[in-house]
Amino acid sequence: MTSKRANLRDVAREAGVSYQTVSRVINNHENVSEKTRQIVENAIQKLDYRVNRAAQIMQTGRSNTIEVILFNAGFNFFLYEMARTTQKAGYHFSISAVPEEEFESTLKNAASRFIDGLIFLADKPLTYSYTDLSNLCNNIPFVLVGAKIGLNLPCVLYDQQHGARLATEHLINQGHQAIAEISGPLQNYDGSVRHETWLNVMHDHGLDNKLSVEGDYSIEGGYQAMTQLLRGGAQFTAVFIGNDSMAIGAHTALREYGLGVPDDVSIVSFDDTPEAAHFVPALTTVRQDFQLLGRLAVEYLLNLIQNPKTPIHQRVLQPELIVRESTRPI
Amino acid sequence: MTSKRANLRDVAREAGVSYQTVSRVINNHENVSEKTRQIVENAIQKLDYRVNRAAQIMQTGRSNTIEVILFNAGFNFFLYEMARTTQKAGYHFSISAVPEEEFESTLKNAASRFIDGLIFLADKPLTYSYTDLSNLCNNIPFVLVGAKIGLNLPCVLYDQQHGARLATEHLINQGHQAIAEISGPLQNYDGSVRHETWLNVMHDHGLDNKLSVEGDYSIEGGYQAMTQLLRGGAQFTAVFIGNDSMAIGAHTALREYGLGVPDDVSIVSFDDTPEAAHFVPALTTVRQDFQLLGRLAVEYLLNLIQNPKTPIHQRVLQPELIVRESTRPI
DNA sequence: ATATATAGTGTGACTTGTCACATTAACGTA
DNA sequence: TACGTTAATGTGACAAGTCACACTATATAT
Repeated sequence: MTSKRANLRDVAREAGVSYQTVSRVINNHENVSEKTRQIVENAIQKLDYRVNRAAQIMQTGRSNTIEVILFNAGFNFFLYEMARTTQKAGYHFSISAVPEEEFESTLKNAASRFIDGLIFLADKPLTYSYTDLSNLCNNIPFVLVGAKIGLNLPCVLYDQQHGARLATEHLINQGHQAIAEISGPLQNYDGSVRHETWLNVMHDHGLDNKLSVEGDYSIEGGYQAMTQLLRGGAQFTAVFIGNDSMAIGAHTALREYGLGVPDDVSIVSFDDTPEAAHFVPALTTVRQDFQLLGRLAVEYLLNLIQNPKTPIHQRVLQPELIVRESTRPI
Repeated sequence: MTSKRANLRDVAREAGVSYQTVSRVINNHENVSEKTRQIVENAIQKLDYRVNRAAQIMQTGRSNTIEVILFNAGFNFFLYEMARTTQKAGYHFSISAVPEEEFESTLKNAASRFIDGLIFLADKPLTYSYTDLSNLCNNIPFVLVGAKIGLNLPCVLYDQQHGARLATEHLINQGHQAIAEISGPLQNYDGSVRHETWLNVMHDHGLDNKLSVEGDYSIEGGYQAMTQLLRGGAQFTAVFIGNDSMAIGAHTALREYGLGVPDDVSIVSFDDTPEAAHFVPALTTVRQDFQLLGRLAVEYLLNLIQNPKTPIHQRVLQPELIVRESTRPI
């Protein structure tokens, strides 16, 4: 039914030139006369020719594809921006949603899938060194999103320490002393840094209550964590919360205990998701622009691919504290 | 530095068999003696051999890849589940985030990229017939997510009419008569169906106020739309809102006008996002399980790929109304 | 003993581009 | 006129698999 697709040779025959010339036209090579180029392009049109990507990849060893490796659903908000940025640059975008145990084999196979670059949206701190990771993925360039500062790995991230300091000091400046914490998963890059920073800042101000519960960044997790704090009879006037989702869940728990925000308890969190400003009360939160982060990750990766001399570095963005209604002076 | 990758022939040489036998082992063919299979597998291990996907694709004409075509960022919550489902089935997952004007060319090129199946997360109603679409993408199977019921296209979707009816009748049953609407984009599948249904149900109950503003499914859009309604001096006791995000934005606008939900105005919306239950007031909303929808889309597509005789059908899911605190009897 | 089936294995052709190099044409200059 | 130079084009080899088919053994049936 569908007549066979035309290939390079068919186009060449149609145009009365050699297949190499057609190849040159396709790849916008110089050294093709304008006249010939026209003829070839007409033939391409006529035969509705399209390059066979598999053959192209096989020959060049490049597929112009970058791949994002995901471990869970938490990073969805990155993807659209990343995909779009990638495609604007003429690359293809693919996703590998892998459970942790398949991480290494996914990397090892990347080369045979002709992936030109990798982005890791890993929430857990990777324990690999740069050379280990490079070896694992056969020297395909990669960029981490949201890694720990100071690792010798190419990555883009927000300075979590700065953000956590802003948030904690904001509470302290408002006179709060009994400041509890609902942390993100302490396994996570972000979660642990925020937690450590909270501890340190508190300590620096002579506050060492260390009242902390570990959450999982979900709404439900925030609800559970806050419930646990309240059940334990903990006394606090403010809570430092790992992200907006948990703040929303925690708020529900507080309400159930008859406590108002910010009247009885101030809360500060992270992310500034679109809901944060419209929540009641509007959340005081540390803003991070994930769209931007995704775009920067892709751009950095493309640089690494196209110019291997690009230095390995960390692109660190500074988050800002958005003060709204969920915090107030004691 | 990096010694050349081993290929089929290298493995064959190492194992002392023909390359065809190695190919059989790779593809889990029957008719390979257990002994030979062992020998070959050892050789594969030893040489760290991995199939060259480009060569494989070129030869078979299949890449075991499905591609999701996105038009905007609104569908992010689908992606993880889709990617995971795809990969569990042994397929690769790629994303094309294309502006509308590139839609057709993306489809046309799908075949030369050896895409085995396509999923359209199109929000706008596609005006193509089944044969048109099939032709556009060279008979690659495809599945739409969220199309209009009644179209002769393969798709998975929630019955928006049912959902909109539930929501509208819920308000009416509670005694509301002056029910305004903040619709989704009327260009959209979902937006228009919900809007039409709202009109119809209202009409069926002898209520024909037709007080409606079109929104864009964003929080900000909901805020704007509600502000517009209130500025216009419209009188209503309830609002039928196109999705939860707009409901959240609309709520802010109501507050600014000193109106409480549900005391002064009841609102009902769609989606039941994770925030909905924790919002204050908790949102009455029409629940749709997008994870499930994504999974079903992939499964259906894989069926179409693997068994071309799979009949074209529409998989229609029924949403349910979750009654919470944002609505109450008048 | 011969024919037939079948499990296991091997061979040649083919897929469709691109690379490196070879060739030709066109032009200016010694 | 002969030569070098450059632009434009062509040729052969190659990338790494899979398909269809051919070939061996061995086992079973006649």
